[in-house]
Formats: sequence, C-alpha cells, structure tokens
Amino acid sequence: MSDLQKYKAKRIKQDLEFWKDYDKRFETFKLGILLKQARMEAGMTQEQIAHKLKTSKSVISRMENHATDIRLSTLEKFAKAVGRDIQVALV
Amino acid sequence: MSDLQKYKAKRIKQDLEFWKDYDKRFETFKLGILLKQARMEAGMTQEQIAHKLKTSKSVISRMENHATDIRLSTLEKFAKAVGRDIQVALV
DNA sequence: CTATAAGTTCGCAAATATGCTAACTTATAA
DNA sequence: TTATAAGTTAGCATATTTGCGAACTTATAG
Repeated sequence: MSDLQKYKAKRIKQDLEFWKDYDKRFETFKLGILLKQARMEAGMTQEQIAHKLKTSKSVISRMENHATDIRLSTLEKFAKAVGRDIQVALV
Repeated sequence: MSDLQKYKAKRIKQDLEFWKDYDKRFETFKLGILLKQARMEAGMTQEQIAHKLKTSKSVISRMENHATDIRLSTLEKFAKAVGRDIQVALV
C-alpha cells in the first residue's frame, strides 16, 4: 500500500469512528446545553451550584461538557440545585 | 437500659433509616413501574427484552425492581428495546 | 496591562451501576 | 400435582461515573 493509500485508509477509519459515536455525543451535547441553560436561568455560577451540592466546580463543568453518560440521581441533584426537578418519560 | 428500651431504641433507629431513604426508594419504585408498564404495553417478556439487548433477564428484572439508580444510557437502551425513546426535561 | 472571577481539563481514588450465572419463587397450563 | 415459562434475588467481576485537587484557559473589571 502506498503512503497515500495508507493515509486514506486511516482517515476513513477515523471518520467511521467519529460517526459511530456521533449520536451518543450529540445526546451528551444536548443534555449539557440543557443543564447549562437551566443554570443560567437560575442565574448561578458553576461554583455556586458546586457549593450547594457540596462538591467542586470541576464536577459541574464536566457535567455541562463531557458528561458522556450520567446517572439519574446525579441529574436530579443538579436539577434541585437550580431549583428544578427532572421529569423522565418514555415517549 | 432494659430490653424493652433497647428494643424501642433499635426500632426507632430502623424507622429513621427507613424514612431517610424513603424519597429515593419511592423514585426508584416509580421508575420501575414506568419501565414495567412500557414493557407490558409492548407485550414483551423480560427475557425478550434481555435478548434484544444481548443481556440476561436478571438484568431487566433488576431494572424494574431494585434499580436504586440508573444511567441515562441504560434507560435509553431499555426504551429502544420496547420501541420507545426517553425524554428528559428539567421542569 | 493586571488582577480576579469563571470555567475547563487532567489524572487518580472511590463509589456505584452493570453484566453474568445459578438458584430460587411465582404464575400458568396440562 | 407436575412441568414449564416468567420473574426475582444474591454474589461476584467488570465497567463507568463520580468526586477531588491542581494547573490551565478564558472572560471581565479596574
């Protein structure tokens, strides 16, 4: 295989990897947005939430950004902290 | 302390333990009901779902009963298996 | 520009859900 | 009653999230 071919093969593989998890990451992204939005609407900083939940701001940041997955209980804690509640339905 | 007193103290302690986690367990219970209901409406057995998710029926049973907590991804898998999708909102 | 607040990211340890198997219980039908 | 399907539970190994501290980046105000 020529270098160019190798490159192409590698590139295609990477693209596949990318799209394979696309949905998942998009869901994550959406949830992150939702959380951030809720926090904004409550007019709170990440640190304030962190304090309310007796944790650190890095945890909150991760929830809003990299939360690949999250537990229902964790989500609920966050919700309470911004004065809300979660509602989960099978639609 | 007399035996009766000891008994009472122990009993009260147990009751406190019970009520302390009450909300949590109730939430769990509610979610379990939701899952079971969705499965029923899909007219499926736990084993059928298990098969669809390439897992075992004990896992499904636990979700419907003892799921103290659950990941969003797990919830989503279950939903897909019964032909639904999850919707989570901060209300 | 400088200082400070707000937010992000990176390991690591600890907590917890998940997956599996096997044994048990509870319907259901014959 | 007996056989079978459906569901439950327990224990264990594994996978993954969660929590934390520290270093870093990005606004924001002075």
